[in-house]
Amino acid sequence: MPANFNFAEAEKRLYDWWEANGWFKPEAAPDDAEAFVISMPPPNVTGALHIGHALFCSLEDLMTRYERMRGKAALWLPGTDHAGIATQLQVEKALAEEGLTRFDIGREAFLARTWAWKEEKGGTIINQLRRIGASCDWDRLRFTLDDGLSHAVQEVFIALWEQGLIYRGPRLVNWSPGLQTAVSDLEVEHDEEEGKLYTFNYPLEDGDFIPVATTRPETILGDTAIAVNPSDSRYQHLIGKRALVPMLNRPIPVIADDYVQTDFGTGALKVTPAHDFNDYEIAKRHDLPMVNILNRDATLNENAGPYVGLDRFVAREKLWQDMQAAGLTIKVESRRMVVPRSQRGGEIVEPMLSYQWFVKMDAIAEKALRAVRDGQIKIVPERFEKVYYHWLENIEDWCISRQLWWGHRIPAWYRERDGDPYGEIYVGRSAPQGEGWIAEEDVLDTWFSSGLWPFSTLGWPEQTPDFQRFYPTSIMETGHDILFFWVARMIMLGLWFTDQPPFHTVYLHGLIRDKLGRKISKTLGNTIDPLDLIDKYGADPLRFTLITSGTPGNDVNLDPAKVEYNFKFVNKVWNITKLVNMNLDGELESGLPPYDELDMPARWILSRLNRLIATAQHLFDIYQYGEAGNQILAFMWDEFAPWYLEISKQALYNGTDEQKQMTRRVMVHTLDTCLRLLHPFMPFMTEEAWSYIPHDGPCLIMATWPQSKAEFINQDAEDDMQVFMELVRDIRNIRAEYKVDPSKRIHAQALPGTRRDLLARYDYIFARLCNVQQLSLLKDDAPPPPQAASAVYGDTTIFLPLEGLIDLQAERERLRKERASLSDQTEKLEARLNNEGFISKAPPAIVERERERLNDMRASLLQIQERLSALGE
RNA sequence: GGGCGGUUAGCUCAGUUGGCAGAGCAUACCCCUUACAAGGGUAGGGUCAUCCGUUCGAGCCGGAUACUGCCCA
Repeated sequence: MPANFNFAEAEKRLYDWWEANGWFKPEAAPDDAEAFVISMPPPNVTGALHIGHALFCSLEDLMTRYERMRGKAALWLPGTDHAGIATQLQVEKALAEEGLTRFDIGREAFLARTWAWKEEKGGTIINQLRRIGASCDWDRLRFTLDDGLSHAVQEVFIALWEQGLIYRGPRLVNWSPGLQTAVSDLEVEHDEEEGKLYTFNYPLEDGDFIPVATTRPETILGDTAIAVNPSDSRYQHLIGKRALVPMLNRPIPVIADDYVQTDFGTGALKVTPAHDFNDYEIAKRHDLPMVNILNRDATLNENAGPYVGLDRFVAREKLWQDMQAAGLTIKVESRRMVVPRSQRGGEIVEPMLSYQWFVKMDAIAEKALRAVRDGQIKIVPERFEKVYYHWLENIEDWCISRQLWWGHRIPAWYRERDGDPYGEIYVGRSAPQGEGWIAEEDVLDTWFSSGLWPFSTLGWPEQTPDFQRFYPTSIMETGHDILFFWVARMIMLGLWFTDQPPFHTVYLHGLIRDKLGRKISKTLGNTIDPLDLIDKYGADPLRFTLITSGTPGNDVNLDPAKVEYNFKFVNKVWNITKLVNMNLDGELESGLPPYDELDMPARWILSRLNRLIATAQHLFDIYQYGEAGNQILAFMWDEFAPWYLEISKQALYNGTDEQKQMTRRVMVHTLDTCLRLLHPFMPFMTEEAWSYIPHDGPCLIMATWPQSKAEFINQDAEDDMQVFMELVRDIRNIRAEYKVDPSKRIHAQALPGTRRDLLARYDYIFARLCNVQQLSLLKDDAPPPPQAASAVYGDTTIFLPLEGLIDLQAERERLRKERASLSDQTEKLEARLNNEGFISKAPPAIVERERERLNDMRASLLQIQERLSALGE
């Protein structure tokens, strides 16, 4: 067996081996196996793997491998998303380097380029997921623009149209001038920024003025009213008069509306319905005209009079200067204000009146609400259910049209009627008969197609065998940041079109941050490349770190030092395997020996092992994978390796054949179980290590998941082992404090108290673990050695006669310290046990345990007291 | 403005049926003992943000406060 796990070589080999054998496919399980299905949240097809992908990939692969080992037909269905805006941006950027825009080359050529881009970059992320160890069924790989999925999108659009749930209409939407498309509310971020508040005198027809403030002066050109609060005594006399839009002299009314806050700004509000969401609502209430002053690229249009053609920000300056010259301005103050920016490009988004396609959400959302309320769908962690409810209860119609080119084209055609170019609308699978129809140019929001993902990937709307077998899926694992964008929409569309919840559980993970808790960003320069980490340490440590560093729904502060630590854990497990492997001499009977043949250390480790399995199972059941991983690590590193394996060397090196066999079988069983538990976390090393110990079956990936067996839980063995662990630690501590050369073998004497037989039988433990070569058991009434340090556990004392090394003064100090801490604890315990309430109300097992602890402590205290007296205190 | 988190060792964080406060990194010391120096051993380090409550018992449950972050408007 190699000295180290050569991950660079093994990862590729094992992955290819698993895949070639079809173990990633649900067909590897028996035909009647229960299905377990995860639809992979499709990454952007042209993207590159970042640390967030590594997180979802680690978690989903863990879930998939775990369920596969539990005998389920596990299907993790992979795929990629065309990511309309993001991908189009990439291609437009490449074009810009050639000095071109998409409009220069036209729609057809642009799409050809985008497809070429997709072909070039499309494989990258998929191959990177393989490096993490993703055990997905690559034969079922899907892409949102595949024919099948496009067909599903078309069918859904047509169905919603026919059900009257899709409409085309004029509405105020968020407009991204750079992309020249509408974006949904969710795609706009609102951050507070330093800005300017402009205050000026709005001229009235009769020569009077009313002071008004705005953060966007250029919108003055689109004003259609001035609004004041009806109860505002300052302005009451102005209501009903007419104001004149500065520089344009367009007359507009002064109206009264409760929305206006008297204490904000000047208390008078200019109303620009075509470019402000609140003003839009006011205008609807008062039936005001809406004047759009912007072109699609955010230059001003013909409604802006002399400012036509200017960019929005240039126009802002120019108009203000002109108003200044006209004596209308009052002041400009800096002020913090909320600025809407595009989630993608970061540019400032403009509310703009335009014709878009919308989905009416009320009925669809209602179903989705009920599914979670009824418990048909569970969200982990639960607190996100509240967030989900709140969003769905206040949902607005969904703007699904985008003025992009890369995406699913809306299957609609227009024909002019009565002078309206959109007078007639046809929605269908192909162009309608007749003359004069013009195809809709817009494409659908990317999330419209991803909303169908759990079923469109399985062949829906066809009733394919896959759809029938694997739908609904099981768990939707994704980031909490796309709960609204994606999860809610999948639930809504899934319920609406398949009458079933698309999955029974939503598991939400957090965002990855750097070790200081800062957001990962290129500008901060704190990006963490998962591939670098994999190159350096292998995939297993990265996976284990990502899974164990966080809890569901919470952000993960990723510390590369932890990856390094877990790399050492991989090495540790490898070395454990090596020790086991090199002590396998010849044939080994499989399974465990009869229980009555097992010695105390064997019973102890099996008891601990079965507790571990039960704990891990419980943690898996409640989705606490991270804690499960930590527990497995702690068991292997802190119990199995330094205690059981060290003690086992006695039998392996010096034991009888029977003892050797017994120890080997326990050792192999324990390691085998640990490797199974660990496999979903670190598949590569565990698979490779497993091949070096006796095993059933061809591979660990298909091996069965361990079950805890209650008959192995043995409290007596654990209590006995506790004695040795405490005494060994004590003796090591004494040796370190007295600076005894670690290689020096010492002799010791014991007053064994009630543990004479136990100490006699397992005295070799002290030889193995703290270099106490010989332990003589004194008679109960024997006088203790004079020049000695002592280790105490209950009524058992071990004396280390360290001639010439013992400083009696120091030993007294050491014992006094121990006595102080012990008597402190004893007092607390006594108080507890003297408490009538505790005795009567606490569970008997707890009371009993506390009594035992108190007894042990009192015995220890007594020993220490006697020892101190002997030392002349 | 509303909602939801977080506050535990110097730093980053675990701690999910309430029952002896944990890990990694960092710090100090010792050791190349035949699985492992990518290791082993030992030690120091805590008013679990504050206050009130529930309970025999609270880091954990309830209520308030402070600071901090996120989401929604």
